[in-house]
Amino acid sequence: MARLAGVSIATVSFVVNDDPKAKTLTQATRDRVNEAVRMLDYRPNLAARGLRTQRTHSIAVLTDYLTSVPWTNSTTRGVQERAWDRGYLVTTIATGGDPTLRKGAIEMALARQFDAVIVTTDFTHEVEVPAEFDSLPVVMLNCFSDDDRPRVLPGEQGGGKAAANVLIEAGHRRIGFINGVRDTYAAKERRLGYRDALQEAGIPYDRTLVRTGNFQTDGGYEQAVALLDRPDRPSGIMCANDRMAVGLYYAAFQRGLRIPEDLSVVGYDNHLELSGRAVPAMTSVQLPHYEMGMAAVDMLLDQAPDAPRLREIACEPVIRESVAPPCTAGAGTGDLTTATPRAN
Amino acid sequence: MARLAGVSIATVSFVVNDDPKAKTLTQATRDRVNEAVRMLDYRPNLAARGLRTQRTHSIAVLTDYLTSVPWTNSTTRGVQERAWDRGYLVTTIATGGDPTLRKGAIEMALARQFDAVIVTTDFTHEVEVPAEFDSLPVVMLNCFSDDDRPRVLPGEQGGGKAAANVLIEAGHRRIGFINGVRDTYAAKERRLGYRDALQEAGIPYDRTLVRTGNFQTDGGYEQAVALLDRPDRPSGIMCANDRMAVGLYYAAFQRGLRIPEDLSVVGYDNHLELSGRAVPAMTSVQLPHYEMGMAAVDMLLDQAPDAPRLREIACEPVIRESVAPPCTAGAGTGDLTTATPRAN
DNA sequence: TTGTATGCGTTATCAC
DNA sequence: GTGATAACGCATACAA
Repeated sequence: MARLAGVSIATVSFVVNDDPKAKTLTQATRDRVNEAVRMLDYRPNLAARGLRTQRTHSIAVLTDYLTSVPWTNSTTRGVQERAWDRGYLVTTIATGGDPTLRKGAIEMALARQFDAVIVTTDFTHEVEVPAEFDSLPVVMLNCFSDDDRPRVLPGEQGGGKAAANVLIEAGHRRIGFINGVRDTYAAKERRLGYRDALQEAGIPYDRTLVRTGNFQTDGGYEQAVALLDRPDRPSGIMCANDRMAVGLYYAAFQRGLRIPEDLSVVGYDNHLELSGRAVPAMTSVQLPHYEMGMAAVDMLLDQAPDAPRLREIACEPVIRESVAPPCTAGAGTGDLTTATPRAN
Repeated sequence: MARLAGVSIATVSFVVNDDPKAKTLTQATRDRVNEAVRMLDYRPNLAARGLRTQRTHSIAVLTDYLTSVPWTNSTTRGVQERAWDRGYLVTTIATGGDPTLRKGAIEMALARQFDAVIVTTDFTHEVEVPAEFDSLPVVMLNCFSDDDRPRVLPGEQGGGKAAANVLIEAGHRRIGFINGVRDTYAAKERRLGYRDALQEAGIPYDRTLVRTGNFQTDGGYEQAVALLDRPDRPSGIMCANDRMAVGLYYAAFQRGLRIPEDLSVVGYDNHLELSGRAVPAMTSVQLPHYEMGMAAVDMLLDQAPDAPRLREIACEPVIRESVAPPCTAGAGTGDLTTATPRAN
């Protein structure tokens, strides 16, 4: 060991941890230790340390599916980076929804002496947290439990409102909404936001303008058709996700409607492969996956008894080229209330 | 401890590990131990065990970027599932390309006593493996080092050949190729495959039919224009990725060419959001990310001294609707050599 | 058939 | 100012 090399003893512990007691050491011995450390390129064995201190400085992320949704990575990145900054290592365990695997994952997490657990999901929904975790700090990331555990969620209502406001501020008054599947957290909240925005702008809520899609391109297309083929079609439409907005693009093009001249469109999710690359590039609302990941770690590590048990992170619109002022009967209005541009 | 509870001693160790020596125990004592285990819901402390046995049964995955490329997740999933099956837990460490972070990640990995390391990247390229890892088994996943470490790679040459063969088997003889950026592993290998396929089919290699794109939609569009505006335009075109193939779709539509009636298209990557949802759905080549992940774990854990140091996993085409027999001068040929359908 | 003792690499409590 | 030494929770060689 380094002890033999440096000809000293567990003084090593003081200096490698720069313990307050290390201050009481001769500069000489400290140097001697550091030298030895470098010579043997010694690294403290964190397993042993964990055994002794009962803190492993590692946290587990329990997720059901590791799907192909691209933003899973943003979440993970947020969690890892913040954890890293705070001296923690994170291990992601995907259970694939299989109950057996899930059971195994839980055993594993417990046996491995993680200090804390983050439970997370691809899309916001309720999740049952196994009782075995009651001994550990847990925070829910993008999901929630029925027993009010600490959780971080996207501010979907605000996001829905922001999406509608992009259109309202561009001058639109007849605004359609193609929503996602009905009993989804996202769909419910986004609709509330849409309603709020209209209300604040003094625009009456017309329920025939809000349609229920399926979060897929084809459903977006179908609902778009229903909206666009009305004699009094809306001048702007927001969709509850980018995939449906792509369906809306198809339907619009098919009818010879130009975006944004004849129809303004706002998507949701800021799915770069879609909204970012659409022609014209689509204004969309960004879910704060990265920030949510960081917030979850902070919440986990700072868990004060009286801290708020819910942290909502705002969803901000990213402005591209799919929104313009409405053209009242053929010609543009020349209205300059376009929303301000923004980095993508 | 469980020992006190069961009124026995380190016999516990035998039964929880079902050691051969556990066979020599009375059924009674074994029952007693198991009972106690259940009562206290005891779990062996894996950190302590690792300390004792010098094997933590955990492997680290070192990756540079956790980008938004959707298939990162497939790779991770392959690694995790196979590792899990073999009793290992995997921790992914993303360094984000930052050298400082990278250095820290290496220290971390070493200090945490991982048994082995997988180094991986988003797209196939050479990577420098830090000397610190020389003490650990390492396998390269989707990347390679200059010192011939064990590695698993996608069979890109075979993939390129397969893509070209889809067109050849449909009856095409003039086949364009929009390749990706030139000095990329993927671009080089795929072109070789393209060349092989033509050669075997006895089709002369026409260098003016192979164009260098940039792996992006716009580049695909540009090169497609160059190919489609020739008087002797090819009847089928393969692209080195799906994004460029989308650009090709645009260019074709713009010229009133129908896919697949007037032009057959084959993509690459099987990027579901693109090839899977294009209209018409695009035939593409699937990279075996999931299988590669599993193979990497196997290679790591079975490392025999004389084992092959390279494992290539085949890239298979997934057939959709973008390929048909060429129409010779206006009308279809009626040729029935269409490739067989396949699950997506 | 079962119990005892020792060490894995740390940290922490005391002596010196 | 610094060095012994006892845990932490386990595995294992050896004694009983």
